[in-house]
Amino acid sequence: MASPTRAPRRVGAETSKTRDQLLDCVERLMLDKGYAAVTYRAVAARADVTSGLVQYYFPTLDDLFVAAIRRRGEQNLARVMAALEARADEPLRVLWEFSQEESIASLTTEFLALGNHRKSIRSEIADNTERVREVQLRAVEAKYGEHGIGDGSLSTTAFLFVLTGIPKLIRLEESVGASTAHADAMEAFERYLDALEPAKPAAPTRRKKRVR
Amino acid sequence: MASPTRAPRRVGAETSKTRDQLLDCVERLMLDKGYAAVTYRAVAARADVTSGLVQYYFPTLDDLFVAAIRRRGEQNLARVMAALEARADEPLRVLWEFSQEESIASLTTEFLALGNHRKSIRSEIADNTERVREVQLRAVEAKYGEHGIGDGSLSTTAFLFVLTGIPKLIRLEESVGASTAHADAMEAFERYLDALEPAKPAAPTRRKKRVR
DNA sequence: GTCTATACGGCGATAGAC
DNA sequence: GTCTATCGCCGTATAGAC
Repeated sequence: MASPTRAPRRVGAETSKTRDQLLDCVERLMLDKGYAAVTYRAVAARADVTSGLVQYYFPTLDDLFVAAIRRRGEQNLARVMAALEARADEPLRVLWEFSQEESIASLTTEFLALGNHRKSIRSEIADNTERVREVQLRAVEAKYGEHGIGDGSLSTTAFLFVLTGIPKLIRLEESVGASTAHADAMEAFERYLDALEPAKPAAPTRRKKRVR
Repeated sequence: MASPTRAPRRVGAETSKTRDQLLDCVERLMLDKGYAAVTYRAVAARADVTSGLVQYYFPTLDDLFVAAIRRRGEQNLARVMAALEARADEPLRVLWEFSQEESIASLTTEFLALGNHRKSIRSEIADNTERVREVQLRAVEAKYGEHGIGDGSLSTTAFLFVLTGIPKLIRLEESVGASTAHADAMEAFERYLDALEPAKPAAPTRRKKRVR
């Protein structure tokens, strides 16, 4: 039998160039003014089309947000995979830097907040989060093996959670005006990374001061 | 000259019992369905009053949210100060447990997301964040002194940021459906805390309320 | 000081016209 | 494939009743 509540609704093709441009406008709107500013009318105004056209491609706002999350998520996944491959000798540093990138962190935070109470968006974010986590884990284990990082007090999984989570947390608080402890925390992590992944891989000097 | 556009607007007294009950409804609504569900009409329906009355006490939604944040913030500050005083020998454990409390973490997260793009709400959250941070810092330094915690790789400020931030981050991700790494991270921190602040001997700790 | 009634424009969403 | 008309809910403002 057919789905009972699903009414046939005409929707624009996913390959449409217009559709892609609309998603660009959505991202710009979110970065500029937050997800609350993303309305059909606002997107339409920025793209210089009618709001009806936006709704033609994205029947509900949830559809719009899910599409934006998916596009950006796949894009980020590809980028982080490429970076991890290009700098396979320092995966931690790659992930640390990646987690701090302005646009990525901001959009991630924005999507996180958005999914907080938009049920239909949760699974999309969760899927993406888990997928990224797996890629990160594989790259790090390729270098550090199963025995873990540092003194072994943290599992690799937990370590990655903290490593990528701290910048997210900092950005979240920054967006709200708090700043205490941020510089301290960043600096401490950088020192820790210096110890784990020295700047120059060609010089395996053990004279580097160890910060446990 | 007088303010040009500001007309005198009548607002309900802050001592009103009705006002306090409305804020209770706001908190319950936020916990149940998120801040997006907080509308004049929804609050009014839950409190069984007219939406106009809600507006009488809180002329704009921002006023409503700011009032809710302030009330809850002062309440939490008082509670954490009391707990830190009662268990001055284990401030880290107190803060760790406090950061995990369901209602506190959820509301904090909700307010954080709310302030993300509600300008008028930011300073309220930032103020509260900094105030709590200072209380935490004082309590921890009272026990651990200026030299810091553990091996000294993290400043006390940075350590507290991570200690209280990780539970927040976990809850944020949980609310979105992700769960990888959470148990690992929690367990690792608990073990670390065990080392820093060993569980009390079998002294009759009658003050601690057993949950479940 | 408390509270109600009413009105306005913007919003998401739907159905259907070009 | 594109766009309009329309609906009901929203925040907000105001005037006035108790």
